[in-house]
Amino acid sequence: MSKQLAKAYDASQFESRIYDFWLENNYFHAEIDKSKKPYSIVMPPPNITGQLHMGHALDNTLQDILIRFKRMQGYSALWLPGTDHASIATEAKIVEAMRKEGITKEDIGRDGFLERAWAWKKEYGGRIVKQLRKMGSSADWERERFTMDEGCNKAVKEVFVRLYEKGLIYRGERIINWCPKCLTSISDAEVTYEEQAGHFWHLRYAFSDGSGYLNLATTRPETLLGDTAVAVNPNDERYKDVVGKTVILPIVHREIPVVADDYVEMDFGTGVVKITPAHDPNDFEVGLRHNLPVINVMTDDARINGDYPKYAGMDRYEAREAIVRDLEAEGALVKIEDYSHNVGTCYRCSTTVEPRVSKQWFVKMKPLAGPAIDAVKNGETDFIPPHFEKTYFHWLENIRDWCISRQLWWGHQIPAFYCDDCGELVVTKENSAVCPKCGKAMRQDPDTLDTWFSSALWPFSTMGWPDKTPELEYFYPTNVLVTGYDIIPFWVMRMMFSGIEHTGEVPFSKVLIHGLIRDSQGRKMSKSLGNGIDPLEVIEKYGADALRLTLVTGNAPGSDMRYSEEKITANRNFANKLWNASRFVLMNIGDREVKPGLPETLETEDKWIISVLNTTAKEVTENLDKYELGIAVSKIYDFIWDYYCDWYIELAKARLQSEGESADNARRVLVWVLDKALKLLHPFMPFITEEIWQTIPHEGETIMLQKFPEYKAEYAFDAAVAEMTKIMDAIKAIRNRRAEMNVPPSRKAKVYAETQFTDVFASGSKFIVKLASASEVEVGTSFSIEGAVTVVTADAKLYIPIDELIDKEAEFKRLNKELENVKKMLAQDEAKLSNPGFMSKAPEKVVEKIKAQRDREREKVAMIEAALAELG
RNA sequence: GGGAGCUUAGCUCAGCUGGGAGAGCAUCUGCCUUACAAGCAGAGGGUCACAGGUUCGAGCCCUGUAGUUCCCACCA
Repeated sequence: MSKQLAKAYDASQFESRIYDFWLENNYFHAEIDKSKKPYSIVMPPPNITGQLHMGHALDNTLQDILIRFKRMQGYSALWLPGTDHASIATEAKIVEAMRKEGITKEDIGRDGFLERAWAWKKEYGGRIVKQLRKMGSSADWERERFTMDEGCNKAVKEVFVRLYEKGLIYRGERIINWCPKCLTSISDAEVTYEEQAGHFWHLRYAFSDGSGYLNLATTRPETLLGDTAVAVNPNDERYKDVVGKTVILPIVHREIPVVADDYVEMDFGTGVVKITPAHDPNDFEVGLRHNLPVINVMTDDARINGDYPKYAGMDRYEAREAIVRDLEAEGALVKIEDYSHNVGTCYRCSTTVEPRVSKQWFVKMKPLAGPAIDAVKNGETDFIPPHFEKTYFHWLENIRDWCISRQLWWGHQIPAFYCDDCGELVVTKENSAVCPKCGKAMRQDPDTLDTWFSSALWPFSTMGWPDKTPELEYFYPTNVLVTGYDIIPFWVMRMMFSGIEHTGEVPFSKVLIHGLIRDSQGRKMSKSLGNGIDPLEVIEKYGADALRLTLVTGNAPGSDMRYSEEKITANRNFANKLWNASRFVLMNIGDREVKPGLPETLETEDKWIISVLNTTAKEVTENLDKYELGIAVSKIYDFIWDYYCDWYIELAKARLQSEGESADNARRVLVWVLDKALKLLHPFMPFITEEIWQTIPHEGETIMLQKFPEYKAEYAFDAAVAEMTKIMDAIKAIRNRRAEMNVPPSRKAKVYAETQFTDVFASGSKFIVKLASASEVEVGTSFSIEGAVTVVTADAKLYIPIDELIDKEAEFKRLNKELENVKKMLAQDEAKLSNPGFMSKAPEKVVEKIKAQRDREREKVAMIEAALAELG
């Protein structure tokens, strides 16, 4: 499969072709292979309504890197993909589409609606999956799942029935969060609080016995219709005598009691609170404690209901105005104040949530939360970074029962059946039930389950649970879950307690948390702001590899990241650099046969690059093992750009100019190192690495199944590294001086290298010639050169006689300045080494390092002083 | 009200268990050195927010302060 690389890097020319190649060969598929160790990640299922956004792009890039890395390390690496039915979001979308056609849900009925929903899913549900493929995601698509497929349905029913039988699922009349737009209950986690400007309406309620008024304030006067008490704090001296009295509710003119309850803060407002059990969660609790009636005043779309004809049909805000007017007319309105407070809104549609009493299904959380807390406390599951454990604990420790029923049709219908005759309730995995008491067919609960109920089972339902499948046995628990910090309460937490409860094991041992991708100004990307960046457009323009690199570079786990096009172009440029370096290698191979592996004879520069590569492989592996993906990739980036391209290729050019064994060897090393570098980079930039790898001499079908480079002692050449460092230091020092003096590279000059390391410099002089614009290099232990520019490295004093450029005075100044700097550092090191505290407490390694530093500095000082003396 | 994060070069951010501050972009200088101008070689630029403390040694650990962002919370 040898072919040519195009002249310029253009990702659009090959990314989809490469992806198809992988797909056709089934490389993503993970088999149960007892000879390999398993590694598994379940993909957070994107909503079928979703379009790929930067969040998905980041999330999937991280997972793909981990999976590709582990796959190359020889694990049977399963990345299990799928999609989520997203009940509210999908249903809203379909209802909206129907509205445009002039149809309502009720018009077509439940079955008709579900038919449409499935058709919609069939048409659009795969869209996001196709988009994920553009990212290069190496998920095992053969195992793709859907939260409402047969297997997941089975798991959902199983869990519902089990929890019900254990008493952990119950049905009850409680106050819940109700979204008047979505027309369904939502869970606490689905409520987002927003600071909103509002008012405080100060009202007065008259005592029934005519003994005056109670002043109180409310932010929601319309709920007054449902007041069934007013409350004061039992310790409040001001109101000691009024507890037990009754007041007349304005407008409604109902007589309601004054009760005493700790919930009331004495210091806030007047210390009197109106109690509306049907429309406020706290009031509901107060109502329970005092046995107050619950009066619902609203319909499900938050309009005043028929019990109050005067306001019936008005929505809550219209009713608020009308009631305030009437209160004023009645003399019950004392004053209005501006007030800003937190209002709960639906996280899907942002409508203000209406707390409402209704009959719903709940999961009892306390017994489930405990083990989930313990599992993280005792380290069975770790968060990365660890501080997110606090978020997790906070949620679980303060958790209330989970309202799981939704008044929607798209989702898992609750497996509970009622007898209309005798009211009997049966919970069963079967699709129908007959009343055990009266033998009549029973009616299934019309509600569906919270989307997150099925998501909570995702790590094991997708592997065949409740059956004991080989997949479950081999791949479960999974290794790591990758998700954003905003999803911890919705999903991570729920998977944790579900996994522990139903499988007896935590569902994953690591939770890798990432942040949000923000726009270049640091704002959240959102539809309403219109500041979202479409990853697909970025891919089209710059390639998925550049996008992937951007998403993992320079970002620590858990922190947000700003997106900017500059970052993308910088990373695209890196791809271009690698591309061209590879072209250089290929060009130098030409038609020649390049033997695989390393040559017998290695030059110093070969040993040097092999050694650096070896160290890089080691460090990268360590970083990846610690989930430090950003650090890992920057090391590969530096290796490829700085070491391989800027140094090794340049060093190798000297040998490539001639034919013969030396040139052949250089080609072999170039290819060998490039091959390893591509493998190191592959998890991060899968497309370009495959494309290049296929064109260079290689063994195997695909880079994605090659062994990830490992550290090997035989590749460590410390002496060669030390030697090359001396030469490279000299080259850098000369370049530096020449640049400072604005000497163009075309102006060559002889270099005299005065050094103890004559052998090293003798063999390295060809590099100094090539890379430091030297005409020739003379090496010796002592020179006396008049009128030369002098540069000093730790290992050599280098004279560059460029007559016309010598400015004795400037040279004198410069050398003196340098001398001063070195002396300063030397003084610091000497101080350390004569500090008894340092000598007795610092680790030996550090002491040795400082000593070596001191010795080098001493030599440098001596050389600079000598150079100054020569200058006169 | 509680909790968490952040504050490092002009900008965006790295900095792993404490042992001489880094990258990319931007700026400046010189280079078309036959892989790459999406490039090469250099340079400038930082009291690591502030104040204390621990330590032989602090960007890193502790305490406090300020600014900032986010999460949570029933102050009607």
